[in-house]
Amino acid sequence: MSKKTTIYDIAESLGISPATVSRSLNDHPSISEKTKKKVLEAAKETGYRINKFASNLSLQKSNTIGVIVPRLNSDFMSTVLSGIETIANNAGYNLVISQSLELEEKEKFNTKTLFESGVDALLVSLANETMNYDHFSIFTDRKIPLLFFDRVIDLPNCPTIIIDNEAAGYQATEHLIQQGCKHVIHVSSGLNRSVYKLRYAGYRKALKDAGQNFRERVIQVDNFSPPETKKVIDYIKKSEIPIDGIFVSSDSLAVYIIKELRSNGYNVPNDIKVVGFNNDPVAQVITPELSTIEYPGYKMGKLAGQSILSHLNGSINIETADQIILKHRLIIRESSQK
Amino acid sequence: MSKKTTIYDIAESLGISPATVSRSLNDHPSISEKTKKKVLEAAKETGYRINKFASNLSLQKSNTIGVIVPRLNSDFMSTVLSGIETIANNAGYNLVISQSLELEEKEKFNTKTLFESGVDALLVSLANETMNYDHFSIFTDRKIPLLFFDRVIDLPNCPTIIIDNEAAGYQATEHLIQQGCKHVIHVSSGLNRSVYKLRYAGYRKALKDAGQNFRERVIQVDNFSPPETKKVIDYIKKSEIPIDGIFVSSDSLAVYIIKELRSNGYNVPNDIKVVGFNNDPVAQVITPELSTIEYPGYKMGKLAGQSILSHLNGSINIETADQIILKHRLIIRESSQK
DNA sequence: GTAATTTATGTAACCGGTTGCGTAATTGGT
DNA sequence: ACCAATTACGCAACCGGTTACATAAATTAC
Repeated sequence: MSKKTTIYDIAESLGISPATVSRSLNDHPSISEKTKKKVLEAAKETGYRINKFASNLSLQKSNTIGVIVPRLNSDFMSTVLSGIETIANNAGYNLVISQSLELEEKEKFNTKTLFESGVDALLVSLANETMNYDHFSIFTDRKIPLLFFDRVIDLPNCPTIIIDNEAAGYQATEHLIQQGCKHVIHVSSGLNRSVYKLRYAGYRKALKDAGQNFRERVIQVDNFSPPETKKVIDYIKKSEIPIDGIFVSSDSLAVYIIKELRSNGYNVPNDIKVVGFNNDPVAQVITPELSTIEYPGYKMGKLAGQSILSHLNGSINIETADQIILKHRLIIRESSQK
Repeated sequence: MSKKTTIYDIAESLGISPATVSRSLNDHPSISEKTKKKVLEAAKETGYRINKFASNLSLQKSNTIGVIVPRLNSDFMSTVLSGIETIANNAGYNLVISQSLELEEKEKFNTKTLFESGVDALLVSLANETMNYDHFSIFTDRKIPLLFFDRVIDLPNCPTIIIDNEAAGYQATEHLIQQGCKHVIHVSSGLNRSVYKLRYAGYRKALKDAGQNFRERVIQVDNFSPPETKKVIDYIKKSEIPIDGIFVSSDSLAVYIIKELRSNGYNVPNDIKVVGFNNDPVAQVITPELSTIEYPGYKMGKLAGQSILSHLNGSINIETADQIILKHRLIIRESSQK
């Protein structure tokens, strides 16, 4: 395999034209079986490999799908990505994945980079920081399929895949109230993204329906990493009214909170009950096991992949913007049971 | 932005040649500042965007790095990927990520796909199943940089990034013995990959050095998912000699084992001490906290990215195969303390 | 046996940048 | 004012497939 062979090399060695070689390799109907066979053999012998650069240029498509996520290393997101990859891979598409790290600037940069690199479609879960969505217009203007999942925004002709976050927030809170909690607080990251805003809305609605709306209290953390736990614990310790329930918008933070509560002498669930979000694997291995909202990440990824593929195949009219809402489920475990 | 503008459009509108436009856009030294300015302005006004397909074809490079990992959705791997992405993104490279799902066939397929799509370099962490490595020759034959990390194989001119798995296995086992364990078993996935083989070797060596080599026993699990826990628990229950120490090659499995042990009435660490591997976040939130080997995944990812970039930039001679060994560290927590 | 079809292949333009080489234009030296 | 050295830019080939259209060859029709 010293130097690469091209369709021109094959054409010359077989005494036919490059066009015929190209058509043979693509199984074009107007080429005789005999010729196709000859070409295929020659291709195999010479170790011919298609030059995608040339093919992409000619066809103006790359068989590549771009993905922008806030971060790769979260249980939920890597599970979603795994689902997307599975679908894309089976369909022969490559996946270009990049992280925004929750920064609007980086999301903009990645959007532009992926556009220029010629992805056939883009899947996005928005950064927390992002307030302006103009950077996506290079995709929407040119009718390049653009889909949002989890952290979504409603743009014309862009499908979204979500769960009913408000209902989930409502159920989590309602459950805590039903378990006897009188002062449930909510721990969330910034409320810029609709996922968090809606969970918060659900939380408030549940309190209101229970006649506790004056007790609404949300603790905003910068992110779901361990150091943020302190803010929550401090609030609880200083609170004049005794906090007896916490609805956390993330399992990973919820488990740190539980751990910290316990080492501060609180009994979970007897003193304080906790419900998380996502149903990360960790929820089942900590003590006490964490009640949470099941969020079907793998399924979301597969659906995102399938949805975008059907747009690319034209089997769905690109103008038909659709919204897919996946089922969530409250999972009651030890951390919230009286 | 109706139709896309090309360098030909700009050339025509400015009355200059496409070559000059191209050179201006690339800040070529032999173009006057005046002309460059004109071109840049025209480019901005018309919303010109480079066509990477054409550029790639001409330059025979894609500014893209391929990655093949066993699976995306593991704490460790997604952390490594996060590190790779950070480096690649900062250097203006795209990352095409695919999963082998531990299958040799899929790894072969992905290798071929990534080759054909023209990645400038390939980073691989091998599938458990892979026994034959010929599929990588399309890369090595053409001197396309190929690097292995974590699950590596020694191929000519391919850098590898690893930790000293044998030493880590030794230390984990030695620690258990020092804590008084008399019958330490090892839980590992298939021993095909060197990471696992070496940890096992370290385990055996530690036993041998302690004069316990006749007690060596490894439990092989198919993967590190919860259902595999049963095999381990069953073994321990049925064992005639009382097992009092477990060295597990994965934190995620170790925590399930601990959980299952506890619900079977064993006290960890008093009855059985456990050491895991990786230092996943979960290790710090379970009860008891899990002793483990710290495996610097993010750093490994960054180094993999940097190493491959320096190969691409030619700052390292491609012929100089190198091996980077990262520092690991035994972290002693509750699960292994007497 | 000749015209009308059908089938198989070739021609050449196109996708949109990149770059070696040649040349015109500008600057400099004396 | 004349020749040399720079500097700035254009020409044209090239990267390697793809495909509309034209054409030659093989079949079928009558």
